[in-house]
Amino acid sequence: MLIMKKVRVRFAPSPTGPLHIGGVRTALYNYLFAKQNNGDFILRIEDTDQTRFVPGAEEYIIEAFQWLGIRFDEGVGIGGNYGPYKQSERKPMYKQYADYLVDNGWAYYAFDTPEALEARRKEAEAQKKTFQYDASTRQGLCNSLSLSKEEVEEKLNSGAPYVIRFKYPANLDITVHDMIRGEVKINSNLLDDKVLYKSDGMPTYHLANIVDDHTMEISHVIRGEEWLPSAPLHVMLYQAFGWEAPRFAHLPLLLKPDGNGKLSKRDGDRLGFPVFPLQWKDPKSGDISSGYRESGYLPEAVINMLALLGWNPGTEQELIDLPTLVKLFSIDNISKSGAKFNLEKAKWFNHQYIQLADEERLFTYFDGELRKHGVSADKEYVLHVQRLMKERVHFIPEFWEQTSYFFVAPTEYDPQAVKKRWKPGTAQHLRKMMEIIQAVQPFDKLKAHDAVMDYVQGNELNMGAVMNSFRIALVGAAKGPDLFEIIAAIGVEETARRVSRAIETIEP
RNA sequence: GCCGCAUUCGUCUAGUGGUCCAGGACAUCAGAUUCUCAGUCUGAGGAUCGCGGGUUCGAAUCCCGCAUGCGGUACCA
Repeated sequence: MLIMKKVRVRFAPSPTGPLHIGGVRTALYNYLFAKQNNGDFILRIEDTDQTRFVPGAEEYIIEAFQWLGIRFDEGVGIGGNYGPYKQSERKPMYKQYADYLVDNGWAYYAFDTPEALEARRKEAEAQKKTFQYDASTRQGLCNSLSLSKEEVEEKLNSGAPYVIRFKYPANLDITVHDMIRGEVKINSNLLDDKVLYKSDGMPTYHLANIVDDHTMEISHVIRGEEWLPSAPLHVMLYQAFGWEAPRFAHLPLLLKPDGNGKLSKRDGDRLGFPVFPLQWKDPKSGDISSGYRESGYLPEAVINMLALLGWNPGTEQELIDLPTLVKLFSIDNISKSGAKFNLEKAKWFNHQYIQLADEERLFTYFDGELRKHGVSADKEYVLHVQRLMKERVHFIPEFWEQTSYFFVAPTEYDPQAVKKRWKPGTAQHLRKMMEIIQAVQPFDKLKAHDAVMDYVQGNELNMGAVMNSFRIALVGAAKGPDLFEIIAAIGVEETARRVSRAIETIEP
């Protein structure tokens, strides 16, 4: 009988800044895989590089997933039986594992100074070669393999700084089994003896990662493709420890929309779309990078869009909510090549989800936008405008941008529209139309419409010209829903005021 | 440079040897709705499947080579 290990996956970001959407997608895939298999989804913070720590980054990560509705079962901020979940807090436990590797011939102490190594690299570069710390060069460097036992003892006892490096066996073919890419093979002679343990007493990513994944009983490692080149090291490490390795899946990268290359921090503001889930203010420079939340995206739209960037359900369905994604997700359907982020498609997704959202939720967003602009209005009225206008809204801020004239009179009139639609005689027609509309008692949008039509036809006027100039008076531009809907909403009195004001402003 | 991964409409993708002179979505264009804009609906154009060799009766699908792109090559993750 096959006994399946419980599925446990982790998302393990480094708190070096805001979480980028590529990272969000990686987390999402981990989450979907975990939930589909009734597994655990863990948040681990990989902060072994103390020099790159950025204050606020950890809090940012937690808040981002809260906004997205992706919940962790265990980890930083939640707790669990495998803690602590922050590598800096696990510092004391790594040394013994590094020592184990040294004691068993899988690793060695190296005393080379950064300057000495830099010199070797430069030297090799001058000869158009690449310096590699490996089986062919170890003996010529300063380490416990080249030095005598006594010399090593003495250095260690005198407190000389040292690192611990992995000792690759020479000429060994290492195979990584990847769930997305199949078998990836590489020969150990091409690999560098990676530092596992730094001179500051912290493990590097490689050691900490393997130790933590093992002790946290991680069953599957789903991470970005940038880790594929170091996967052979990880495979070797599991072997060295005699541990069963988790299954690996290396995800394709998210590419920038123009040209090629990995999507980076700067692309967002350069190309006009967010690269981060939440807005981020750099604590040092004070620079602000935009976020999906602040730009008016709905979290479920972001999730849907991200899920489909590199994966598909195998059917033609595109609108898929989180619970359904959990059901449909499969690693087999993850693509192998990088995907370019597409702003237009993201916009389309957001529009779809705004149409799908229920009235109360949209009201919360709408009301929030109104407040931002110093407007407070009766809820029933706001809901009325919402029903009238929501299908035109792609992003939350448009709840104000597209509807402001329902709440405040226009103060400016789009010059292009005026030029095209405001002719000599327009003012006269508008006054006449206003009289006709006011004569409809009580006001009724259909009756008003018919009355205006009669006037227009009776005087052989151009419907388009008359209606559009009227629209300019009410809206300030050539846009918006049915004119009589607008009149019904803002009221006949306000309509009259706006008509007078337009005439005064445009024809002083 | 070296190593690894990838390569189907502008973009995201379907496709696992014949039903594919390649299907869907976004975008584009046209028509319809209309006082305007948006939305919606209908339709159209758009990929000789990176290139070159094989294997096979038959290849987008399998194999080899090349090209291009990306990733890695740190006491960063």
